[in-house]
Amino acid sequence: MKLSDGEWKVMQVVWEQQEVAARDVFDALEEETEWAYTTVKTMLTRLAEKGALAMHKRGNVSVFKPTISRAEARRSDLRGLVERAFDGAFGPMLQFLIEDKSLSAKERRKLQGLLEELEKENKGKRKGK
Amino acid sequence: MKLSDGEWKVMQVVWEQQEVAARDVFDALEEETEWAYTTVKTMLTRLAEKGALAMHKRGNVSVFKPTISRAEARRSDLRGLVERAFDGAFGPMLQFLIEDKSLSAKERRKLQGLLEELEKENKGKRKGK
DNA sequence: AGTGAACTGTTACAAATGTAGTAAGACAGT
DNA sequence: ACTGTCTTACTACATTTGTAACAGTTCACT
Repeated sequence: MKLSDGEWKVMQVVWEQQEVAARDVFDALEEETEWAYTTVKTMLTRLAEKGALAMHKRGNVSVFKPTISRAEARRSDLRGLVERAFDGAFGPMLQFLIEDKSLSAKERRKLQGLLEELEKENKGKRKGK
Repeated sequence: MKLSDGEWKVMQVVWEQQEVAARDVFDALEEETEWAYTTVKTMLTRLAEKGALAMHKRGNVSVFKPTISRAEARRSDLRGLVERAFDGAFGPMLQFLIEDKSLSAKERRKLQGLLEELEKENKGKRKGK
């Protein structure tokens, strides 16, 4: 599933609230964007057509729920990036991230911490098995 | 600079060869895509209009050179992803990368190695200073 | 029951993207 | 000089995305 920039904004709201009407999204994005109410409506309809949202009626109001998770969407966006920009492999991307110093020292430390944790977990699992 | 999927393909070739005519790109992408020669031509022209390529004539042949580096393009694509999908911060993205197990064990080890190296480098620098 | 606000479905239109055809000019081999 | 091949500039058309207006319908309140 490929989401455009605008669609991402809408989806972020939907994932927060899990169940939204156009009005909810409009309200949530009022600060961030200048969209007209009908623009939000259009986005929602398109996302439903695309299959990213499920729509049903509550009275005469359309209610939308996500059919894909944020994690899935993130995964596929990430995969897209890796494919178009990094020869399809995560390795080069990670390398780039690090070498390019896109990361602050803090982020690096955090990353390292996470990796270590994961490492431990895995050892645990292997033993238990 | 925002590049579309197709534009990325073209740019990858240009970065490889540093200096290309439409024919070169067409040849290089023949395996990967089904594009007509004129499609390649169009992409190149558009990329030049966009400012991602510089064009000049050698005889009656148009020759193109990159005006942005692959690293720059990667950075901005990465930044785009982080902004739309991860609240604008690298941290959450890294967290996701790891927790979500988008990475294989091998990739994780590699990442860890890279981080350690970087760590060492930095210590060295600090001492030297 | 009447009315204004909110909501819906439909339609619109421009820019970006994917994909390519065509006509005309340049050039290399005969 | 002629002809086939290559290249270019220009044009074309569908789809996706950004952005929204409009007209009809419904609902809540008086």
